[in-house]
Amino acid sequence: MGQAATIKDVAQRAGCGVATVSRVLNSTGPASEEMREKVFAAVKELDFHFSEVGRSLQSSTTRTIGCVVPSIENPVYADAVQGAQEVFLDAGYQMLLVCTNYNAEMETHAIRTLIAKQVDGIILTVGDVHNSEGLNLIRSRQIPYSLMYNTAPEGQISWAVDDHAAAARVADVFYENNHIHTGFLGLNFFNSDRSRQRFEGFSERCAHRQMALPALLEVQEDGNDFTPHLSTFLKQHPKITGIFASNDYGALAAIRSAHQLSIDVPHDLSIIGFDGIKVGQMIEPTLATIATAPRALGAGASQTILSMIDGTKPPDLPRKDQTFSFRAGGSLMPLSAESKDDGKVTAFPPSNDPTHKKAKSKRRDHNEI
Amino acid sequence: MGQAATIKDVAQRAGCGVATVSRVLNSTGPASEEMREKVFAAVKELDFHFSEVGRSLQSSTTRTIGCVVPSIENPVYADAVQGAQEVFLDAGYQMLLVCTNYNAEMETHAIRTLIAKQVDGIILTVGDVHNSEGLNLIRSRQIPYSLMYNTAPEGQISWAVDDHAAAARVADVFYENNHIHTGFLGLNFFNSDRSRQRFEGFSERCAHRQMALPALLEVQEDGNDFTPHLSTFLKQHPKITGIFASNDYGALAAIRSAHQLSIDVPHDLSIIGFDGIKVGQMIEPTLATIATAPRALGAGASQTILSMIDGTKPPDLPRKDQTFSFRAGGSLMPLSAESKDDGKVTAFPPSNDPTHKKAKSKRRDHNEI
DNA sequence: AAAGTAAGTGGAAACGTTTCCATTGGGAGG
DNA sequence: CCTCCCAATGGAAACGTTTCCACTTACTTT
Repeated sequence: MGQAATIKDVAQRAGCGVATVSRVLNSTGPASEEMREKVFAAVKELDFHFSEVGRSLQSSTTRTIGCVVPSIENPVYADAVQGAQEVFLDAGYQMLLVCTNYNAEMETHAIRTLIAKQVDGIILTVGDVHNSEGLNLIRSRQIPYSLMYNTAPEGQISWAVDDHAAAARVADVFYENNHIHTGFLGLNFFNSDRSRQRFEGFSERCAHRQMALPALLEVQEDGNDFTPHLSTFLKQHPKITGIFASNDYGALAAIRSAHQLSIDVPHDLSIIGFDGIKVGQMIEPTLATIATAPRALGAGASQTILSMIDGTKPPDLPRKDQTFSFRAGGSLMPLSAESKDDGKVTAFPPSNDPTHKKAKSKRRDHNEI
Repeated sequence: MGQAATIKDVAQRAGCGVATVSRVLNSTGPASEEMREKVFAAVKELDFHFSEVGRSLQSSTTRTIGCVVPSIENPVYADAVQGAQEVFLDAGYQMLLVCTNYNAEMETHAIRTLIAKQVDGIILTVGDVHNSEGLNLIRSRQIPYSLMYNTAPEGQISWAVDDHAAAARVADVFYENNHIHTGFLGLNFFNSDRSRQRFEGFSERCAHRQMALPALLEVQEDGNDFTPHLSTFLKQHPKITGIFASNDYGALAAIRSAHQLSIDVPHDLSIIGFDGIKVGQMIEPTLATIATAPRALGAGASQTILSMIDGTKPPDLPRKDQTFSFRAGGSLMPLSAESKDDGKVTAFPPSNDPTHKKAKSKRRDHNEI
């Protein structure tokens, strides 16, 4: 058994032409019972399996879908990818996965290669939906595609969360809890239009509510040495009592950093995340966040692509206001009234919460670090 | 621009044969400067790119690697996959990803399809390394492969954690902290040889230490309604003071469930996980766990495969005892001495720890739920 | 000046399929 | 008995590459 058997080997062994083998194995076209048996016997003996490469060349279809996301270290994308993958697998497609690490160049290159490999469709989250070379390539080639998590302009299909509205909702929540001075923690701010959209929606609603405009803390890394940044940021903006993180991962990092800085969450600082990853509900305090449905988005995007391929009716996109919901959590606490009216926060806010247990909690305008 | 241009179109436009175009574009073989220019001009005008399918058929190489893992919802695999993917991408390979959901049938089917697609190599984590149909297929076809996270038998390359030794280490840690009666939380116990290996290593060391044999709580699901199981389990085994979870995800779920059952971690129950996922360090209490290096494993496995493909010297596998380390964390607390010696745990262990703050914490042999 | 060599080029085979088309043979209907 | 039709079959083209080989042409070498 050196090389894998080809259809020719089967034909030879069964004593017929390759055309007959093809017909028998694909049940396309007639064949005598006798011939069928001989073919099947030969297949079994040789352990023959079709070469998908040969098939692809002939049919110009690969039963392969491309998937381009920034990173699957973020559980949101991991879940979306897995959701998509399951749908594709069920439909007999496999998935080429590329993680771009928020790098535009890699994004373009990956998409170019996917096209060269003749994928039947592409599902992707790009860095900037208005300025993506790869996306243009896809569109000009008329390859079925669906965006994921990118709020798309007119005429482009996208399974996305309404970032703008969701972020506005966060502003509302802060407002209702008397947090007037807020900060926005933007992860990969310059490489992610989601991050920017969320900042925009948040800022606008803050303005509309007559709250202070949110201060922006922009972070590139995955928050390894994130603590000093947070420390500096909070010193520069001592009035801040609430932080909106552009994703849950950042929110968790912020909670941890706050902890290291002896800032108590939620008592000294409230934090709201975005995405609704599972672990957010497993930790203490639980994470207040915008809950989304990554698996469903991924699955929806794949179904859209499948329907484009076989021409069936695509699934309806979800209603924009149903793409997210606010999920309460222990990381958010109402600010006591007296510190609200004048917009000032006392240096040591009185702890009237019985669940607040850390005596050592200090306000951050202390000069630790 | 209906169909994509082929090498023939380029040849025609440049006024030469396809062979010349191929030579020019691949810089293989001679060509006059004049011809070269004409070819490049044609390529630009037609926006020509090679079809990888045609190439693959001819070269019987696809520049594609298969990757089969149980699930990327578990950050360990997500990280490993991403680490692998980066290495492959750098080397000019793309990666077909399949998640099997711990399903043996899917595993086999996926591998079969990958082989049919003629991937140049496969990187995989199988459910049972001693009994994997897919793995046998791969080996009989002599396709370059590397296992990941599976402790492999003789002669099979695997980038894995030494589950057995690591689990033994956990037993030691429990022993050193006076936890004699322990439980093992096995996730996907029947579909994951990792889970079983860890149980085995743990049990053996417990026996060797003259500790009680660990009670086994086996869970299939991802811990959605995991709380009742834990409740029942702890009632059945009231002496248990420490639980070893087969992975961090399960450990987090256990902490959460314990919390819901008003069992305080670590005061009433110590928990140790396995894997060392990031969020384990972000939560409070931090998770005591066996730390592993998923990215490094993934990257190593890919490098092994690449070296098999191009015949270079493969990277050394890590020394077995360096594949893991115990990471202390707040979820583990020494058991007070008096409850240790007779092997009995008092119903209400005295709280002499000043950091223990929950007055409402009750021992589980109360009949809540 | 004859012969040998090297560069430049294109035709065609090969990779593994599917599918169109032509060929066979047998049975039914006239 | 002759046609006609249909089932069964195989040959060959096509899909897009790469590469072997053969063929020019022009230039060196004796």
